[in-house]
Amino acid sequence: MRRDVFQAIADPTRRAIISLIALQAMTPNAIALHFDTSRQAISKHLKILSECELIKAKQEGREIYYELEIKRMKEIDKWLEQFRKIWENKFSQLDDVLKKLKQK
Amino acid sequence: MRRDVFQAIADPTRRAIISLIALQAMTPNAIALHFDTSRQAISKHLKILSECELIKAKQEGREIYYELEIKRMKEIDKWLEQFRKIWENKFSQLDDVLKKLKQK
DNA sequence: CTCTTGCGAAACTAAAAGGTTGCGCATATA
DNA sequence: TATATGCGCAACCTTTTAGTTTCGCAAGAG
Repeated sequence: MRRDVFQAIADPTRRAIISLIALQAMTPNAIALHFDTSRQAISKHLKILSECELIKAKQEGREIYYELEIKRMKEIDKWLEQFRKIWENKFSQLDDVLKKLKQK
Repeated sequence: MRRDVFQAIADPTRRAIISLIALQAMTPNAIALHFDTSRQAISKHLKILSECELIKAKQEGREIYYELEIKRMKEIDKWLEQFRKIWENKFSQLDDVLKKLKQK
């Protein structure tokens, strides 16, 4: 079963969950209230996110709080790095063009 | 059919295609040579990437060159922005801790 | 102890993903 | 003109995904 960060963030619900718990850790029930699906469906998403280590569970009595593991998000950032170089380069080329236009 | 940038980069083959043509525009056949699948399978990936406007086709005779549309990659970067704030913040908090430790 | 609540796990279903083969068409080459 | 090449598209198959319903268990509340 393929299970990586990119596949994890492919689903819009999972992206929303990530954004939601980025602010504060939440229980599955609390998270599910924000969506139009069942608590079990959310639990499945949480399981996938856990397997990718994008989130971490913290048991508190019978409640389980899930919080974001920010470090995994950096993997995406790392992959983007190669393209950031390209678009920054294109911008600097555009800057050059604009500078030359102003000089005329 | 769901079709957005995040779903597009979920597949490892598509990520590899993106990295490949980031350097220079390539034809489907040339791209397929880099992978262990058929030309048609690559064409399917190219179609998905096109629909997400992550790549752009340029016809040249009977050959079609696909090139990266770097601007769409920025959407991912934009989404990451919210988390970048968090991890930079955590780093700065860590910095504070380290500074205080040094002061002792 | 009994009932409620919060949760994960299993079994099932519909839809989507990712691959294959086969086809037709346009362009290049002999 | 005949043949080879580059490509997209459609049909088909298999596996994965995302959801549902049902269940069982552990932790609080009465």
